[in-house]
Amino acid sequence: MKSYSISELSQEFDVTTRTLRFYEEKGLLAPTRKGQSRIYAARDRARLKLILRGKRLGLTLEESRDIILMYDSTSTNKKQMQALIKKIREKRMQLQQQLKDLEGMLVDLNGWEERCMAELGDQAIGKLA
Amino acid sequence: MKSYSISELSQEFDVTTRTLRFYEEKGLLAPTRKGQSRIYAARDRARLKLILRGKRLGLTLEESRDIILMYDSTSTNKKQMQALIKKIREKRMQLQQQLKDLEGMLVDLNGWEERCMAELGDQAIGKLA
DNA sequence: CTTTACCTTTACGTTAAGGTCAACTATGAT
DNA sequence: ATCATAGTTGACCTTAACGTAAAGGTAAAG
Repeated sequence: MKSYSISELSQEFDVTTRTLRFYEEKGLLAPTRKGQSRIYAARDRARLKLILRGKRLGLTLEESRDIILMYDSTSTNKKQMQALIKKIREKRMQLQQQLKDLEGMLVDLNGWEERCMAELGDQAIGKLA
Repeated sequence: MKSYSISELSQEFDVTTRTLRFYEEKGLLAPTRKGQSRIYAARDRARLKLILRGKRLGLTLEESRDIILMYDSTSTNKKQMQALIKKIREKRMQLQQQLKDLEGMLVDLNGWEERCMAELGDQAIGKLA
C-alpha cells in the first residue's frame, strides 16, 4: 500500500508539516513510525481530506474529529449510536442553514457584480477575464 | 424610524452586548449616541445581519467589513470598482467550493444516519423524532 | 435617597489553530 | 569526513474574536 512522508503529504495538500504534526498532537492523524520518521498511510490521507473539507466549511478541528470518529465507528452500542444520530442531525441542520446563507450571498455577489460592470461600462469586461 | 438599544439588539440576534461593542470598535457598526448610550438604527441592524451571515459562512470580520463596504459603496472610481469585482469573483469561487463541500458532507451524513438507523433497528425511529 | 436596571469605558484573560525558532538526529552524496 | 537534506521534539509567539471583571455614570421606581 502506498504511504507518504510528512513533506509529501504537506505538499500534496498545501499545508505545513507543522500542521500535520499539530493534527497528530490533537488526535486527528495517527501515522506510524519508521525509525523516528512519520509514515502516513492512505488512511491518514483520507482523514486529512476530511479535516480540510471541514475547515473549508468552518468546522473546528474537534468537530472534524467527531466526524472522523463516525467514519471509524465500527460497532458502537445503542446509546452511542443514538448520540451519534443526534449529532448528525444537528450538524445537518447547521449545514442546511449554511446552504441558505451561501445561496443568499451568491445572489448578492452576482447583483453587485452586475451593477459594478454596468457602471464601468462594457469596455471593461475584457480586462477582467 | 425604529431604533434599538444595545440589549434589544443583542437579544434579537442572540449575541452579547460585548460583541456589539466589539463590532463597533472594529468599524463594523456605527450606532449614534443618546447621552452616553448607543442607539442602533435599522441600518446597523441590517449590517449585523450581514455580519452574522458571514460568520455562519466562516468569513472573518474583516471580510464581512469588506462586504458591508460593498453594500455602502456609493460612487467608487474605476480602479476601486475593478478591485471590487476581482474580490467578488474570488469570494464567489470560494463559496462555490464551499457549496460542493457542503453537498458532499450532507451526502455523507445521510449515509451514516441510514446505516446507524439500520443497525439500531426500526423500533428506535420514534425515539429520535 | 437608595435600590434596580441599564448603560459606559478600560483592561486583562482565553481559546483555537497554527507560526517560528532552536537544538538535535539520521542518512545519503560528494 | 563533511555537507546537504529531511526529519524530530520542545518551547514560546501570534491573531481573531470575543469573555470577564472592575469601576463607575444615569434615570426611573419605591
